[in-house]
Amino acid sequence: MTKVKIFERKKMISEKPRVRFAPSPTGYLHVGGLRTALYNYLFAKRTGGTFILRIEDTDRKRFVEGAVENLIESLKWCGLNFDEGPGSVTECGPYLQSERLDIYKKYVLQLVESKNAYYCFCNAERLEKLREEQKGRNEQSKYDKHCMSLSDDEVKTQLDNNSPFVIRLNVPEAQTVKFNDMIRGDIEFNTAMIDDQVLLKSDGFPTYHLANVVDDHLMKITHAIRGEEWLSSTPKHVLLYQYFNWEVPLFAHLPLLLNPDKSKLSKRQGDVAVEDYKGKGYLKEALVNFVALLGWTAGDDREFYYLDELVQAFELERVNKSGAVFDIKKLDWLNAEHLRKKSTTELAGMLAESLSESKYAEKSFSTEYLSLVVDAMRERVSFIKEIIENGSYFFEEPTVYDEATVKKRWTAESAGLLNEYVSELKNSECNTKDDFDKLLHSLAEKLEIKIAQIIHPLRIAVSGVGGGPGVFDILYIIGKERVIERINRCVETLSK
RNA sequence: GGCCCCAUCGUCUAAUGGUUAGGACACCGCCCUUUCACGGCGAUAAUACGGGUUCGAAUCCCGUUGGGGUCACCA
Repeated sequence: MTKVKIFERKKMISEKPRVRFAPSPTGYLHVGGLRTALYNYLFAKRTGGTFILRIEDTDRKRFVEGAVENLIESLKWCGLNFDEGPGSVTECGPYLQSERLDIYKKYVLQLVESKNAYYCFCNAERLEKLREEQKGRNEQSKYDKHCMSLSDDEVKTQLDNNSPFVIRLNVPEAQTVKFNDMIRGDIEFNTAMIDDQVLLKSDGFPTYHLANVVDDHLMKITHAIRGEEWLSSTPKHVLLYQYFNWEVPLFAHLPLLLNPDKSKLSKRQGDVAVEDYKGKGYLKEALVNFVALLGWTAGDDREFYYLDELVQAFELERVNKSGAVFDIKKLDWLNAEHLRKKSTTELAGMLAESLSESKYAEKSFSTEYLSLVVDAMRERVSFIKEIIENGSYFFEEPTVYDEATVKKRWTAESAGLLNEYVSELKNSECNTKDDFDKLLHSLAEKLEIKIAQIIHPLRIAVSGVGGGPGVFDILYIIGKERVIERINRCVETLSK
């Protein structure tokens, strides 16, 4: 026995790390889950290890149609491809726990055999009553091991009668369970505080605790990297490893992602699903970059990373202990940063897609046109859709003119000056941005006015608003004919 | 409430006994500029509190306070 253990330990150390992201399929990928998945992925890729996706679907009451597919899709969208997982055919599979029921049964029976687990036939009423009594006495609610004293014959009779049962972990009375956490160091619990956890439910499904330990062992997981919410149930898992006589993996409990009020990040206080952020127009690069920085830094001042760069820099040892507030403002900033680094071609494609979902869906714009728009607008937005929102004049003629801007920039001479410019335009080629520029400058010189006197009204006329790209960029992009139309319309409207 | 974890600017964080406690986001101001941005420069802003240990503590120890997690036949 001892020999085997030593052999296993040696083998494990020499082997490459095997880590898993083990979500329950609730219907979507939570950003906290994304962070856990990401750290697992980064650690695996950094160390040349294996990243495994295991679906913890042992709660039939919580079954959600399509949840697994959705989860995988979100993971893929973020670029986190797993090496092993649903669909993989390996000696460690299948990777859906609901397909591994026989395995858990086999192992839990082993525990019953060794008296480390026992059958329990108590019904819900008795348990509830027990809990209430304990609560009344201000005690911790814990199962009273009532069924542990059942004789083998009594158990057999109950089983023969098809009585519903669960199998419980036999937790020792008062013993210290110690384990080391890679992030938090040594942690110990007293078993007096630990309940005789149900391992196998009456529907034949395992609970998380059993399935998790059995699978981590069978799938040769070397590092269990998971959220801090699992910290308090870790002693149960350690106990299970001891009872099975299996080597305990290394644990790393990640700090939680928090709401602005510091509670655990939840749906109630904003978006938590990866698909929500995708839907709002966040780039996967930005989301991944941002989430990576929630609880980890390389130790330098760098904040901009692509996924492959994170792989190069990531160290599990540098993960923080304390929870991190999910600060949307910083995400927005990173989104803008990533947006600006993208090629014009890619952004034009994204703009076309965004346009097809907008009120301009019926209109069509050439790639060349959209490329010009993108380059004019990219420094001014954090999201692609903002190009449409803030630059509507690239997609339709302005019909209203921003009141504050008009008040500030439109004077009695404006209409006349714009008319002069129209005349000049009609007699010119204006094939480049520079042509528009030169024409305006020479006009200003001729009329002996400051260029600002005409440039501001011109902006109002072609865009309807006070801000945006350089006027000559706008003029060039929308073209001479439309510039003339817009000036005429504006002059007419504002002269009333 | 029991148990466990955590504690540096509003937020994310750096500083592994010796720093004017650094950076980033946000906010504000200035510069650049025909606008809005981008960019540049600058300002405000933190070691929760109290005890130790030490020549010296954000850093080590203890306590207090605060926050969080967890106490299911959910994960």
